[in-house]
Amino acid sequence: MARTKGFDPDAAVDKAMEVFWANGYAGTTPRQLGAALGIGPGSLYNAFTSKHALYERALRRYYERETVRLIEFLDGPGSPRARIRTAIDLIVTAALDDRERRGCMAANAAIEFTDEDDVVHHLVRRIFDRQEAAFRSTIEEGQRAGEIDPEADAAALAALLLATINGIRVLAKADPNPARLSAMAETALRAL
Amino acid sequence: MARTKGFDPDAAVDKAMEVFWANGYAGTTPRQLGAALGIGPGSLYNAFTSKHALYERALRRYYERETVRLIEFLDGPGSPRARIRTAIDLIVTAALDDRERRGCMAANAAIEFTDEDDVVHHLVRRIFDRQEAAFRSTIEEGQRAGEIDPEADAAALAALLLATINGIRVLAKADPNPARLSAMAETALRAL
DNA sequence: CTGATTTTGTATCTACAGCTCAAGAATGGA
DNA sequence: TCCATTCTTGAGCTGTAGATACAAAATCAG
Repeated sequence: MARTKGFDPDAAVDKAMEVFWANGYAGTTPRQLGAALGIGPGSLYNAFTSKHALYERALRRYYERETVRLIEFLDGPGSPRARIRTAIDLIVTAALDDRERRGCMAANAAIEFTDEDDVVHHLVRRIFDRQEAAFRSTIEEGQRAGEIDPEADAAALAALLLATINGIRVLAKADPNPARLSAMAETALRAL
Repeated sequence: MARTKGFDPDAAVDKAMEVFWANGYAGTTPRQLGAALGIGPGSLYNAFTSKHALYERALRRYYERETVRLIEFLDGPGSPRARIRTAIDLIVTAALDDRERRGCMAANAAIEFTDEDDVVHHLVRRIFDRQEAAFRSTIEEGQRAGEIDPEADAAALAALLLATINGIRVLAKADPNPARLSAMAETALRAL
């Protein structure tokens, strides 16, 4: 009854996420997006309404892909302490392997947008809140398991880990120094 | 022998720093700069060559004003441990009082620019390196004074503090939650 | 096949970013 | 006072961002 799309919108959002992640919102033009998704402006705007709307979808996709991956890993099997260590190590490794220096898309969004942009602002908060909550529940699990001091303030420790991973990702942009980044991770873990 | 400038270029760089700090590089237009400095485009370009060149000067000014202030405070009188605590507290307070949500201009620059921009990249690295070095030497002083465990890795602790203050500033952009930010600061200090 | 409907590609629009330029206005030395 | 020089004003240039218009093309129910 009607012509079907010549591309997969879902896969297109993935590609858009990569472009926005690497170049930021202001640093990405509709032409770049069109080139990356392999479609013209007609299709782009017909499918996604506006550059900003596509960015929102890309950031949501980032949450679903990257953040949820971290959360599920922390909620996974094994010793709580070891899970936290591995999660932090994965972030350090990702920062070092990140040849394009994309950093964390949520942190990038936090810096590029003001809180006047409600949609982006709430998405960013959600990403940070979920990460912190995942750290916290894993820490509490570790406390129940006797791996982490039960007297410690789990919320405060989770906040420190959240700050540390964001600090690591920001600093890695300017200077991806393995020794320094590892030291940050190692020392934060020692606080547990 | 020649007409003198109708404005103070040095004061103009200060104002430009404020505008870039609050809006980012891409988010700042020559018209905004002209309005903030009270000069027309002719004077602007006559005095500062290009938007990018003015940004470089603004970022240098940020280093001279903000970073040097932190370093001098850490190098100042009083107990090393107390100096570090106060320095971190000042950063938390500044993040909470920052109604415009400007964050740290160096972190903003690290995220907005890639390392292809050599001048900005080196300025940002210098800011981070100097901050870390100041933390480190204060920690070492604290170790000599017996306030901090002499067996601890001063470089690693300094790296953690650097990551923490950057994490605090990034997270404060999305959610300036006093309890959370204080918890980050407090917990990082406990690692000393 | 037909036709109602949606998608696509090309051309193009408006607005503004980033910058330049020409003409006039200050300046201080001679 | 005149002059060489530098600064200011503001119109306006070039290029592109972000988006739209619209005709042609594809789809599938009947």
